[in-house]
Amino acid sequence: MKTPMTQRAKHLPSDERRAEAVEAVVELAASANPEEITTSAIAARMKLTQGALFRHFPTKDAIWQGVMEWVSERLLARIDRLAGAESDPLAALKAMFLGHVDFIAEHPGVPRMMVGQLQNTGETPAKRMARALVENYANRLRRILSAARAEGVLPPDLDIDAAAALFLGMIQGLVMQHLIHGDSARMRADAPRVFAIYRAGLVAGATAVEGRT
Amino acid sequence: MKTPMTQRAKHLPSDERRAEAVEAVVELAASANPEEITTSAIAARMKLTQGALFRHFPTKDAIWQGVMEWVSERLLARIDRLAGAESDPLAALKAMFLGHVDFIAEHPGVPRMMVGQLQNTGETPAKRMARALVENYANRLRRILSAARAEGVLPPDLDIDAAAALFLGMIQGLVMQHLIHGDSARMRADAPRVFAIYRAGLVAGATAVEGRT
DNA sequence: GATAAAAGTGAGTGATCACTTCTATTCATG
DNA sequence: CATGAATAGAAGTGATCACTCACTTTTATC
Repeated sequence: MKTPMTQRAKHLPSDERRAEAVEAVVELAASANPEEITTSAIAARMKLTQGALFRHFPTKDAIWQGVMEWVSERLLARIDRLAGAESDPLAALKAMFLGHVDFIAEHPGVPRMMVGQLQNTGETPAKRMARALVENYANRLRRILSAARAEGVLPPDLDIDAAAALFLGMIQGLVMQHLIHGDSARMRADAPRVFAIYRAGLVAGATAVEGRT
Repeated sequence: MKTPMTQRAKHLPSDERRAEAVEAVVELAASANPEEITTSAIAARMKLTQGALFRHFPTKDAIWQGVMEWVSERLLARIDRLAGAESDPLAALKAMFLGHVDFIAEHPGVPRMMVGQLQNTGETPAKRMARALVENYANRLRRILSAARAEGVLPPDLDIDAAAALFLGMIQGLVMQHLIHGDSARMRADAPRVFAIYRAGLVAGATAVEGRT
């Protein structure tokens, strides 16, 4: 009678193992503080020993860098696809926003990891990657907002940078609520309501309100 | 000639040492990832040995709890004072917002610590404290927003919860920009511009915009 | 099917962490 | 000014971390 030994892991090419590791991290971050995601935990989820992990990544930060690339590619591809499908710029913004919220609901670890990276003090490649994602995202927002202003859909005095910052803030605000309540259905439900106020602020224009207060 | 030995720390009552420790953490968080703030680092900044720290706190999380109380008291007191000084609800909101941004500019470690606590998985007293702060803050926002709606300053169909969430999101968005650029002067400058869009969104009302898009 | 490269194992390594313990110093109180 | 309690210092402790290494197993290639 053989003892049911823990099976030895199958040999896989390094590319595939790296992809596995990145996905393991994304999944782990859904329920764990990113700082607590140890190389042992990653390896365990991959059903690998910890040492084997370092055959495919030179350092732990290289894993994080891979994760940030994963997030970047997926998120930007999604919002580009959604925004591209809309002709009206405001509809494109809304589609981007709701798509982003969906992405977070599908991968709840993502904002946690992003914040975790941005919090880091050193200048690691992973942090650079995270910052680049935010920059790329903001550029896309500014492009759409500028186009909308040029089309006359948004008022000529609209503060593009402030509008882009507020868009990102909306996401952050929903993420924080999500962190506190842990309810992604609620986040999805809140998203359109928050966006409605944002859109109203965009179309109203600054001068229209200055006189009011 | 005496060697300049490191001076022995003065004996202080536990209350004062605890206050010192909390302030040391707040200062350290201004330039360090909260996860990297070790008890040794705290003690070093207090010019104390690490062991001495545990004479005044039973555990490290107790220190964090003290820090979160410090933040709670200071921040809520400030926004209450600022909001109370305004008769117009919209002016009160703006004063709260700019006061909050000032608070963050004065204590850049605060949002980092808050996020760090909310990221934690376990149910520590410090995390409860952080969550309580957010709840209290949101309650104050809802109260002011409701009052404004009742006064007719804001439209009757305004979504109070969404407006409160967006307010918190504005702060988060500025914090993220601050994390990325590390420029608190810029954050202070951006704050009123972002708030202008927010205010426009509030006063416009939902129905006024539905038809536009 | 021999062989070498690639991938996995398992047992380390040193560094660092929160926390403890024992001793030394300070300080308030009589 | 003696004394005891409070506080600080110094040197631990065990746990955990990222990372290494010698060795074994698998896999691709001729």
